[in-house]
Amino acid sequence: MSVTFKDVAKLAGVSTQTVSRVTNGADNVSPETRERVNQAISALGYIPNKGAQMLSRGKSKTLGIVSLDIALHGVALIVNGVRQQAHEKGYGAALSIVESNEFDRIKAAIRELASQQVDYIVINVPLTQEMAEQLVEQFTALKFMFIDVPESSKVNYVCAEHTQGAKMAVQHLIDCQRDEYILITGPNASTGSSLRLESWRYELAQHGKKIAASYEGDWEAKSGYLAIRDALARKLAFDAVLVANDQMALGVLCALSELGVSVPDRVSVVGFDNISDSAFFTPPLTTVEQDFLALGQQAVKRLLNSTEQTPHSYCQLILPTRLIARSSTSVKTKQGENAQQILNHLDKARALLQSSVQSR
Amino acid sequence: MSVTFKDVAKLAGVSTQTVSRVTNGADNVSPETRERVNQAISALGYIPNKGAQMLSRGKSKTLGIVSLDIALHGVALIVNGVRQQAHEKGYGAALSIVESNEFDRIKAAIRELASQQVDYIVINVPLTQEMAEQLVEQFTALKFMFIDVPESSKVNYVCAEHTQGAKMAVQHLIDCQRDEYILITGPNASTGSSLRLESWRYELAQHGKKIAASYEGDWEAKSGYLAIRDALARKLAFDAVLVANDQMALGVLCALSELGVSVPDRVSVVGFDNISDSAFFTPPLTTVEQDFLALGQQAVKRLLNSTEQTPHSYCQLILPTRLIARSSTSVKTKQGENAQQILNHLDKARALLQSSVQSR
DNA sequence: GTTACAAATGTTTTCGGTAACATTTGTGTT
DNA sequence: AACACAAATGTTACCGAAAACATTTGTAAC
Repeated sequence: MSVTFKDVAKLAGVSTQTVSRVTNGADNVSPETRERVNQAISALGYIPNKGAQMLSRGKSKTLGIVSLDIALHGVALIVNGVRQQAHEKGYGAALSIVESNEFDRIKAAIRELASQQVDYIVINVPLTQEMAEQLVEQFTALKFMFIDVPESSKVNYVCAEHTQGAKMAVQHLIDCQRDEYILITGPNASTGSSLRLESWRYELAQHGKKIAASYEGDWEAKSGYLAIRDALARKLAFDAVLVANDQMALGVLCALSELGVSVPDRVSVVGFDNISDSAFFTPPLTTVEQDFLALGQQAVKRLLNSTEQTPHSYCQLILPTRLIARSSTSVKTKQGENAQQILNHLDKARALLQSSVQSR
Repeated sequence: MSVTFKDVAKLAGVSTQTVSRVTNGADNVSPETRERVNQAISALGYIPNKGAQMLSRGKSKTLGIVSLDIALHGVALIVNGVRQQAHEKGYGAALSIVESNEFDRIKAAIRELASQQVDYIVINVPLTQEMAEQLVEQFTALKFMFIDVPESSKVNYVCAEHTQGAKMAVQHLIDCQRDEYILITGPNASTGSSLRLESWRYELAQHGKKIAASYEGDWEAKSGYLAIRDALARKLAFDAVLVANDQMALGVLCALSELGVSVPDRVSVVGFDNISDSAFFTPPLTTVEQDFLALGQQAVKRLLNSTEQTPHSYCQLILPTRLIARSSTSVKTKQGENAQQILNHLDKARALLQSSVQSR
């Protein structure tokens, strides 16, 4: 059927073991033999059989990723980070996607990866602390790294600084003299979203600010849009919106703009993530940056390092977030001058148009 | 080390072959034996070794995907479609990502997948016709399906109706009485982008319309933004922008809005893709929809079917695109009333705000 | 010219599962 | 009772590569 060592060996006039030595870069092969074997390999178009390699080597130099749907931008970036770092360390990456964080699905995905003899597993799915610990106990042959999982002293994890990031968002809005807040979270199952919500609530309470309403979204722009439409239909009073990601914030901006509510003046909006699009929203979105790529990279780096460390010491890394202030937030000005402001803005824009343009 | 058939067989008091029969669901095993084996399997936490299975079975029931970076939204959706359909047909999916469409990288990726004994390969990377045909010739043991590759009678492919979609976009702008166009494409290497550009040019020429400028973007919002900043800085005259994807169109909208150019009145903008966000841009974006998910699904469906067909008949499927008209395009009104329009809009919006809100 | 030893290469066994073939057991038929 | 035959189970060989071990060859040392 396919070309194997035997064929290569026959053509090169050597034993299969010599072929193996060449492909694995052993040093005890004479240059001429090596050359002859390499020629035979390319002449026949030999491709190694990974199954056979796995079987005889026992290990696969592969890292498994269990992840949510990669259609979510942040998730895709994390997976990219993981793949990239794995590749850098000489590991392959096998990806298994689960549609929900149902425990059985996740276990099945892990088994699937384990059957491919992966040495390490990165879990990029929101899990409870208990679930994470249980997985580590059940699959003792595997080394785990969890991304964005609640703190636990018994598992490896890397996590973004959700709490601190959410706090900065609130602090910023308070600095903008905002008093009445609408909160829009991601799905409740998401750890990151929960942490942000908790932090928003705590900080707002600390400052005695009012929460006009709280909505659960699905990370998509539409859910942000619908939340604000609802809030406006119910004539809720609010002058600030805290949103758990940038895409939902886009929906928020759209709903506010449609109904003539000026942003940032009457209502200020803060997102989360700082996706590349958010600088180009109307108005450009104030948001909290988190580095998804680094999250994935660090997960792998720490996971591979963890082997070298003393046993029963776990990696617990928290990556920083930072506030990116743009035009969707501002200190309140007096009411009723929106129209004038727009005209002013327009004049200014026209002036700008005349002058030269500096790059962003 | 790990639990194997031998361990299970010993615990269950049967031969390894019987264990194999149970795991493969053979019918000639007595219920009691089956039960005993299954208990042993779960008691020991047995996980099959895929490498060994591949080796002895010769085939892997796995489908390989060679794809561009999944951080691009459309790409991620295609990959999702492929995975989902593969899974439905009982196939696993192995993903190999290439950063560029450099031929050697792609070949390496295919070899990587071939070493995992995949039976089929879906190529989701823009290739020339020659490259595609060469791959099919070189890797005769594999069955290929190409996504978004130029027409060729010698390979399987599925493709979106780029040409027709681009034509509809132009037609729509012409209906809006637009005369001077700016074009913003994706990277030249992209087949889809090239087809759209070609179609735009052809259709505009057909109608005797002027192309004020043409820019090559990178699919990101920023490149659309910079293109328009440049066009305005150079004081180019234009009243329509054709953009090769929605994200770059976002950048276009942002640049126009910043400089006080009214959309859709003074300049109308049409995107491509209809990503879920585009309905929430300011203004909501007129765009050409393509169904990425279906593209991936059909690729797999046709690929698996192709085996059953007569040899040397190739699948050539083109999926429809359709125009989604939103508010970023309109027939021109008289100049000079922008400010008044905005005030009108504002009043209307305030009125809306008072009344009840209907859902989108 | 032996001996000692390293470099180059070959032979055998193994990994874990499955296909092909072999054997045992039980049942119905004549 | 002897036979045919199917169901249930066991035995052996094999997939492709690599580790462990074995052999040959060449060369330096005495």
